[in-house]
Amino acid sequence: MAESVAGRVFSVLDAFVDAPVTLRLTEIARRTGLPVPTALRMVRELVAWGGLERGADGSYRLGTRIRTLGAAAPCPRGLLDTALPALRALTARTGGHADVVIPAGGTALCLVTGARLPPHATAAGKVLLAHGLLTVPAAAARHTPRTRTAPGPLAAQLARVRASGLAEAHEEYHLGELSFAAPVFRAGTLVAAVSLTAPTTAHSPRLAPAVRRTAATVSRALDGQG
Amino acid sequence: MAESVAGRVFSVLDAFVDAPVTLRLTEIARRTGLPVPTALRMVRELVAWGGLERGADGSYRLGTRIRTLGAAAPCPRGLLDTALPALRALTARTGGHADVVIPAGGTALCLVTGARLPPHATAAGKVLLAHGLLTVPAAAARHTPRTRTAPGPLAAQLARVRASGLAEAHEEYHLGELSFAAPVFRAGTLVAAVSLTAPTTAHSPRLAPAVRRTAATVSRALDGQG
DNA sequence: GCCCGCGTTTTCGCTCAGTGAAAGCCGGAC
DNA sequence: GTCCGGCTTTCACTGAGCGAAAACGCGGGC
Repeated sequence: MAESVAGRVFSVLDAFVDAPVTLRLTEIARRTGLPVPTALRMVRELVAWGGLERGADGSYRLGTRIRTLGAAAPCPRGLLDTALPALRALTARTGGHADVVIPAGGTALCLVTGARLPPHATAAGKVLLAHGLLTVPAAAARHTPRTRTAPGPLAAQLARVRASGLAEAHEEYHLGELSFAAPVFRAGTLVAAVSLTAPTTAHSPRLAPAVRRTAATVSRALDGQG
Repeated sequence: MAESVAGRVFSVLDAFVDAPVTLRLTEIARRTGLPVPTALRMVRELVAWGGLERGADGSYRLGTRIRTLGAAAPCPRGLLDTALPALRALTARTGGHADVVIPAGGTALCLVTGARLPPHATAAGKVLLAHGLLTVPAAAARHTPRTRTAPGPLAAQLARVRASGLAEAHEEYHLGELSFAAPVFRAGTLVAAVSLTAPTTAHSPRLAPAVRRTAATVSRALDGQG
């Protein structure tokens, strides 16, 4: 991938995913494996364009141009718009927090709240993992005593998720919180997950089918709009 | 700008701003001024990276990688996270739609909805204009009979916005809709605007102070977190 | 003051990645 | 069948990009 000018530019941008918000030139060179002068040239072009910004201290951060483009990217915007009514209905019916979640930068990104979730410890993350849209992080963090980090049981659970079309997580991310998630398809391929988070005191047998139905509704709406 | 490989890549991406969601190769070449084979090569590299996606019909759209990066862009993400509670409270109290708006790509970008607003016809846009974060577009479009397009009155209004710390727009963008906006500062410099949009039937005297208070709350929250 | 070390920036000659006109290909209209 | 428009491939030329090395700038130790 790094064997063309374009590839080098991309790798510089990629260096900012899963990284501190600001990076110094040397750090960018290290992360991309590029020689420092080369990294400098890439970075300069990016700054001139607006894809990167240079801080007062000389460090670099992602710039407004990237943000503009990200906001113009159609799929998730359309996805959120399409999903919102169904999500609101789900919230109203269950009282939990409903969200639609996509893979982004190695983590699960909630489109409504903008939060990033650890894939292995949340229901939505497990849906995305189960279908290969995310991969289990090398060091899967243990967020609570109930977080599953061992590869074996996790893989078995993912197989069940694939088979059943439903994922759940009981206090694996935050204590006192459970979540359900179901896959959303566009034109037959998985693009996101609908997730519902609620206190563990909620009556869970009623939640799972509701999440599944909502995900199906969103999928149908996506296909309906071409 | 188009005189380097990187510049060409960027111009391809820029072609998708203010454009239909999908573009065909020929259209990209036309918009960028690139020869078709060159455009094809750029586009292919972008697709390989994930910055563009190719639709079933052969057309191109912005891809997930761009979205990932946009979500990783630090300032607005943090901004949105910090502002959300206050925005929700504002919505709850007034019934209107509350948003936080930043300058991006020459227009006002709503972080919650992702919508782009014309600077001169919306309250949030006027706040950003008044403080020089945006400039009045060369051809200021007239969206409704009440849109102000004449430079003189507009400049006077911007001066008032600066002085009062509050902007408003009455049916200047959409009929039946009014909006208020107030500036958000981080470390003393203006970074965004809080805006509230409501039907003209809303009781406006109560809205303006609420917007002002919300903006102040967000500013304080931003400064509190370093 | 001086020197050292680290990060950043500039220089410069080589070379191969990128270029784009032209030709080929495919599919749809007539 | 022929034409036409858009997409893709070919190919020989060339200058944009490369990166080792050198220069610069700055803080910190002494």
